[in-house]
Amino acid sequence: MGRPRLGTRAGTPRHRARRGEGHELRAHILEAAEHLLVKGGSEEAVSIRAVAQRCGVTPPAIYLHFADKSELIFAVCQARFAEFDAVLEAAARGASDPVEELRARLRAYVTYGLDNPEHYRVLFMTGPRTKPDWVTDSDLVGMAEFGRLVANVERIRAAGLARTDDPFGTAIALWAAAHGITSLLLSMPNFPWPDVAEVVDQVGDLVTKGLLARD
Amino acid sequence: MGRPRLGTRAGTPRHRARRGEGHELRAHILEAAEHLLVKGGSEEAVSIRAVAQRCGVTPPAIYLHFADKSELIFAVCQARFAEFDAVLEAAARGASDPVEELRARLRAYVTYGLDNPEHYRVLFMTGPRTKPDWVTDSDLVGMAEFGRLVANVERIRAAGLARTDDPFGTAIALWAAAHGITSLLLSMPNFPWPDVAEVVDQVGDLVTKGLLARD
DNA sequence: TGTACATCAGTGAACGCGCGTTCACTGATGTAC
DNA sequence: TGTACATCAGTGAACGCGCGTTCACTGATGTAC
Repeated sequence: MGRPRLGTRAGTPRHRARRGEGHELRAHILEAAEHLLVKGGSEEAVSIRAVAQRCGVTPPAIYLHFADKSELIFAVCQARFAEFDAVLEAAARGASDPVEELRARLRAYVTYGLDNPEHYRVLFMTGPRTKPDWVTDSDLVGMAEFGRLVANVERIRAAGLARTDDPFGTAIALWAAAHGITSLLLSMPNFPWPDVAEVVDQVGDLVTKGLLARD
Repeated sequence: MGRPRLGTRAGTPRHRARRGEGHELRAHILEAAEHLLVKGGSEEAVSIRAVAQRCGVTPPAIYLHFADKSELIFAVCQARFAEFDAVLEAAARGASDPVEELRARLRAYVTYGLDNPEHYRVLFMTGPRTKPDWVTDSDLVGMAEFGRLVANVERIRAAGLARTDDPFGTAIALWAAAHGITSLLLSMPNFPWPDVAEVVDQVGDLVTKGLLARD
């Protein structure tokens, strides 16, 4: 009953891993960090000590699998990026034409952000995070998904629906809109928002019209 | 030489305030908190102890002027909101027609954010911050400025330039675009951005075209 | 089949740190009589 | 004009906390001979 004494590991008894099975703990650590991130809602809520406790292990054991805290946090994010990418692709696949695809992408983007606010925050709303040297933002930023967005814009142009001479720049503007509404909804919960779906559609309308407009 | 010992107040000698002059320290505290926020780049960098040290005062003295830390942070933000509002209004006043006014507002918005990244972060990118009970997001969010944006949209409609039956919703979408590009530029410094001014213009083009489009 | 040994996956205790906040106090300043 | 006193603007020391990280170690597991 009550939380265990400080420095104690959690109740869940953990059997020491066999020789080649150290990676089981690694997976367990990631899972624990993930949980704390979601529950705590911020990178700061994930502490080495808390992660260790959830794993039923002492803090130094973490360092057998991650060089330091930032490497751990980053590993969690990387897993999430893959998921984010997959979710958006799944949504896009259901669309019948490239414009509809773009709107599906937008809706899925916002939905994902609102459903996973803490992850979205870590992925897109924290600063130039202290992160392992061996990684650049290009890996981090979900470039894969961004590339698909650019391709989507190009398809719309190819279909003769939009006059844009710069799909890359246009994709940035579309991303800005999607990110903008997502992050505002997350950061400003007390703003007198109308219905969320309606707000998202309105953003979608504005940028879609802008994209399709023949000047 | 070197930083003073822990718990010591800074070198700057401070004369105890006279009877009615306690508010001088209050102002000094705000100034110090402001400085730390800018230098540290995040709310967490502003600690009671650091503020006290910068003021040449002991930590408990802070509590003579602010009930707790969140009240201090909030007071800093409030001052900034006023400034933000003023800057955007100044930019808007120079415009010749309502569409140009909208674009001026957008440009000024992004510029302010990029020039004051830490403030922008605190104002618009942090979560439902622990803040004093006596304040709602409506005060915090720069509602004054948002109201002017709605009015701007209404002027555009009144001029017969845009068909929108919901200026409030449209203003939200415009805000999302402005916020989106601003915060992405701040959060993702390593993304291969093209020229910043160009990016901002592209966002401006997209939403303006969307707003003015006759379907 | 038995045994010495290297290795792996951890432990336990401690390091030094900064944090927000509280508490009992002090000493200068102004005020009432 | 003098003096007792309330008040104001602080001080100094401590509270208990959680943090990331390091260090010397242990004990089970597998392997070579």
